[in-house]
This record gives sequence, C-alpha cells and structure tokens, in this order.
Amino acid sequence: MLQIQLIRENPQQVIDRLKVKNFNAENIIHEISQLDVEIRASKKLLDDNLMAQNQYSKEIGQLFREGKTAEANELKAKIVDLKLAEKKYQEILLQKAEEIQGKLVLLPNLPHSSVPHGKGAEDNEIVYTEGDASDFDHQVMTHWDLVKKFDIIDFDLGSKITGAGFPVYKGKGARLQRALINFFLENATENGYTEIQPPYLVNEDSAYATGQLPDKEGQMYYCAIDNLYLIPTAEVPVTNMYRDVILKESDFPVKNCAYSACFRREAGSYGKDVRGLNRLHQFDKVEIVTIEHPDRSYETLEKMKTYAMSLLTQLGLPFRVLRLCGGDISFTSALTYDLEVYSKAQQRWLEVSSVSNARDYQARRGQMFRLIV
RNA sequence: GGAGAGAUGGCCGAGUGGUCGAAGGCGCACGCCUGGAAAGUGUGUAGAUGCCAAAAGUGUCUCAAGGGUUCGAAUCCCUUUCUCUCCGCCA
Repeated sequence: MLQIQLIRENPQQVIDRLKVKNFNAENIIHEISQLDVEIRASKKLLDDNLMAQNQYSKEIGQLFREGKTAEANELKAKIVDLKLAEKKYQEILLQKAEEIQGKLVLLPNLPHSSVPHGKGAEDNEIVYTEGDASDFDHQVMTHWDLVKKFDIIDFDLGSKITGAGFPVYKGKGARLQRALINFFLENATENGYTEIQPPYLVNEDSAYATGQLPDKEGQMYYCAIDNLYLIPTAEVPVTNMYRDVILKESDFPVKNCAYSACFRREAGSYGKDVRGLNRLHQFDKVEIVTIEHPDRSYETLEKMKTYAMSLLTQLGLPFRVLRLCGGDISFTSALTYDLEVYSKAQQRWLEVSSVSNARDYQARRGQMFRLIV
C-alpha cells in the first residue's frame, strides 16, 4: 500500500509514475486527497471532544474525593452531551477511513524509473544473455518424454494417487530433485541467507498480509475445517514472520532462504502450458527474501539478481534476464527481473526465477489506515 | 475435546476503579567520580498518529485482540487468540 503522506505531498508524481503501469490514477488520487483532508478535520473534532471528556472525568474524580457530589453530577451531565457528539464523529471517521482504505488498496506500487513502458511480454527489455541457446543441433526430446524413457518422473502415477499436476518423482528423479533443492539451499547459506523451514499451511491473516487474499482466493488450496491455506510459495510464511514486527536499523539486512513444496490450484490453465513440469499443482521451490534499509533496496535487488544468475551459470544453462515492462510487472512490484532458460524441445523461453523489489509497499500492506480510534 | 491458571514497557516484575503510560529492578544512553576502567553515583530511557511552516509545545490512542459496564478501566464483565498444568483423544 502506498503511504498516504506520499500522496498528500506529491499527488502528481504518483499519477505520473502509475502511468508507466498503464494505470490512470488521476481520479482516485483526487478522491483520496479529498478524503484525507476530511479525515484529519474529523479526527481533530473527535480528539478535542475526547480531551474535554478526559478533563471532566479528572475533575469529577477530584470533586468526589472532596465530597462535592452535586458539582460532580453537574459535570456528569455535560459528558452525556459530549458522548452523543463523540459517537457521531466516530461514525463519520470510521466510514471515511474505510472509504479511503478501499481506494488506497486499489493503487499499485510505483514502478522504478528504469521500468520500460509497454503493454505485455513483448515489451520486456532483455538486459542480459548468457550461453548459446541454439547450441543443440541434435535431436532433442521434451522433458516429459525423457522422464518417461528413464522412468524418473511419473505423471500418470500422480494422477492416480491425487490428480493431474501432482507428479511422482522416482529413483534418480527423486534424487535429482533433492540434489537441486540442496544445491540452491547450500548456495544461499554460503551467501548469507539464513535457512528457514516454514509451515506449509498458513492462517487467514498471513494470506492477507502477503496479498494472496482476497485476490487469489480461488488459486489456493484451502482447509475449511481449520480455516488454513496451503502455501503457494514459501514467500508467504517467510515474509509473515516479520508481519507486525518493527525491525531495528541494526537488524538489516535480514536474509532468509527457504525450501518448500508449493501448492497452486492453477484454475484456468490449459493446453501446452500445463504439459509435463511446466505448470504443476505441487512443485518444489527455494525462495530467497531480503529485508533491507530503503536506501539500499535497489542495490540489494541487483545483488539478488546477480546471485540468481550465478546459480544458472553454475548449472551451465543458457539463459537471459528480462526487465519487465510496466504492463507485465506485478501489482506490488516496483522493479522485476525475470530469469528465463531456453528450452530447445519446447522452443521457448521458460521462466525459472523472478526477482522483485517491493520496496515499502509490501511492508505497509495490511497496515490499515491508522486514524481510527 | 473437557477443567483450571495466565498474557503488563527491550527484558524481569508490581499494580483489583481516579493522582497510572504505568512502582521497582535489569539493560541501554549521557554525566559525575577515576590517570584509565570497574565499582559507586546522578539524570534520562515506549510506540503510533493529529495540530503547528518548523522547532518548542500540545491533543488522541495503545497494559494480548475485540466488545461491554462506568463520569472515569491495566484493574470489573463478555468473546476471541496464544501460553502453561491436569484429564481425554491420537492414522
């Protein structure tokens, strides 16, 4: 969520920046500014009212101690009127606060100045390429044929036990999967990331705080009886460790990595996108999260990008790095790099990693408008 | 699942209706003392947010969370969450 102070002080700047994301904020910013003024005025009225009540209450206590019951009762009568007014102010304030909150959450994060203009994937900027993707002239097999040939990943067996999108890794397939997880975790640890083993189910508060709710409700598996959600990424539990936590400046940077199985319903996916391992309901991922001082956030993003690239280099995979354009970047991100590896068999680039800077937008998400008393 | 006890500042811990945003201690910061340090000693030490151009100042809110009683709640009542103890259940 964007800070109200930012909108208060630089409304035009916010509008201009959001244009890069093809978001027309003109009207909504105007409405928010208007509400902000009204809220602060109402808040003043309410505070003054409460101050008067507090003062009278103190006097009443004093009078009772002195035995002046009659005078105390007079003051009590005054407070009755104040209370009526208070209730009215409270209602107005609550209503306006809800209104402004409802508008603030509609605003995406401001994109960084380096984010290219554009509508979709075709406008993303290729910032780096490594390795030669056209290297394989020999006959290539798709991974779904390969794993069948060697019997290391069994999609049919997964369908039998659970359903489509839940593969069974067998023998060397299971070992390869475990080795890759280990490879990523070991590298992360060597690079200063503290390993976390998070819960795979999270409560409603956590799902809201990292933005899965209410947007992606239908995309998460849900245990109704306990009101818990299966995590779509380790980002959810790991980031939520810091929910409602105020870090000291000396705590920076906080660096965590976590392996988890990830669960996604992927409702609406179809066709070749879901062949083989391309899109699964359960898959494995190693996540890295850094919480850093605002002054160093972009510098840190570059470091994380470079770190992710080094993993692909170590694995010897040809890859490229994209800077996502305004139309393709996510709602909460200010700057995102996607790392893509080329699949000769599928003849397309496949996203294997994505690094984003959410700045303070994520940190302020779930922080409600704090004018309500 | 049942019964009981509890949740107070960075930490420990007092506080059962007003003078309590909260004793005391620890920790921390600054000063005194000292050649320097320790010990001793003095002072200070929560956060969010509003008003004000800003500072100074000042208002409001916060004693797990939410609601209620009252002129007034850390304190009384209700609900929820979490922790501990006992009983039950446990693929």
